Amino acid sequence: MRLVIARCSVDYVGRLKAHLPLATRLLVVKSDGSVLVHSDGGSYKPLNWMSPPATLRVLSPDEADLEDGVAEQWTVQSAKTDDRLIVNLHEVLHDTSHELGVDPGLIKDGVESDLQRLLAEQIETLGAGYTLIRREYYTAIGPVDILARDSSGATVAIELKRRGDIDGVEQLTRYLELLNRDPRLAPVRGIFAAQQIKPQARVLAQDRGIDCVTLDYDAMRGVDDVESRLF
Amino acid sequence: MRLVIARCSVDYVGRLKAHLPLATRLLVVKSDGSVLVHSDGGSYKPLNWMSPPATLRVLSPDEADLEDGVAEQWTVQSAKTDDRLIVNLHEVLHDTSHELGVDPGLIKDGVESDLQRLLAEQIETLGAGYTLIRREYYTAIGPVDILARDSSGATVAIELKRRGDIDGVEQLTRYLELLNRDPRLAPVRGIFAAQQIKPQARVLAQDRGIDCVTLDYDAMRGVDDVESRLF
DNA sequence: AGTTGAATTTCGGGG
DNA sequence: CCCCGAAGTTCAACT
Repeated sequence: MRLVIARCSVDYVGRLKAHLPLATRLLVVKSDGSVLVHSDGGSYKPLNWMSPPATLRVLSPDEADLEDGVAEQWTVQSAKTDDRLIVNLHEVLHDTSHELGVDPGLIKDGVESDLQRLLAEQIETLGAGYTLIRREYYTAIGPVDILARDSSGATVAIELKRRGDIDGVEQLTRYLELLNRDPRLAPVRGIFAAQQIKPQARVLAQDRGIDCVTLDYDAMRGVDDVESRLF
Repeated sequence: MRLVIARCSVDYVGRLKAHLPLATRLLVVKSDGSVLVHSDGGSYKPLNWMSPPATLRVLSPDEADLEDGVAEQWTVQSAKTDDRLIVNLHEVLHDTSHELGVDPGLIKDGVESDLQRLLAEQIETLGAGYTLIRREYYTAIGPVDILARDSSGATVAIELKRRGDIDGVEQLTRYLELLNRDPRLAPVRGIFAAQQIKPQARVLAQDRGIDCVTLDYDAMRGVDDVESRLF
């Protein structure tokens, strides 16, 4: 990995065109040829970048560029697409290289699949007498997150989201439409379950007779922990 | 901006939990307190990070951490949420600071609004005799990208995307439902126009009687350029 | 400030 | 390999 601090301008040509005027920035060149252009602010997204695999070629600037004060020109060419990043370096303030090795990668906990597993294990969170039919119930238009039965024996389709948005309600509506054509399942009720549900999504769900349930992941994990400890 | 290369492990606690085992990585500390943790690979997204505004506190490791070889511990606390990033530095291989100043920011060309402008200017791309009614035709549920008339005088609602996905078809469907209630406009036909249309979106669109059109941005821009030069 | 929709999205999983 | 959906999405525009 190479770290360069330089006064530079940057042009990107590819899926769109973009330009960065002359300013001092951090350039990160990774060993797979990818390049990140960062300013001293904003969040994790670079101002501009080239995705790997890519190759960096260093060119001597032509006469016109020299007159503009360009000391060195980088052409970062994507290996797979014709995207190209051109960096005009006017002044290099720092330039170091470092051996990092391969990274073991990130371990996550608390994503949607965890939520789904927990809700399937603790299906009675939705009400007494609920029983699980199965997770990832496959239909022609995609898998229903959880299919269950309520205490009266009626089928319930559950759509699970971390953040409940209008799209999720649309998705569940399509599933319900399809499931209700199956006489072995019909009538199928819908439950929209999420850690947080947007007001608009809630209104749309109610309008379509879909119940909304907000889930407390920490509490569910807590129950899970207790169960793990006890048994 | 501070650049640190260190052998470190990282833990994130916030909207989810995540852990990075001990390895050598780049740590970027920006002046707004945000921190990026990058490996020497992958694309522009860091392995982990803290969004600004945030504050970095350096702690002396406790006894247990010292035994594990932790030389220094960083706690990066988000100012707005209770998200927290903890970096255990075992060995610092590089540590420099740099003054970058404020960045003038990125200038883009070729995003959806450009496509919309081009299609509105070249509405006959959709067929001979098409005329523009207006761009951004406002309705109660949001603006229709383009409203036009075909050669027979019938109203056409056009939804424009760079990448045509199922969501766009749903969106256009909602617009059509609403527009067709207006007797001055009805009957309104739908066209789903995008640079690329996903097969599933195409099927759904056809099922609902919506025409699909793929757009060639470069060609449209070319026509635009020629027109600009001629007139 | 909250909401909505796009993104050079990136990333991961499943067929 | 492509396709699809989730993301600590981020980002910008608009209400």
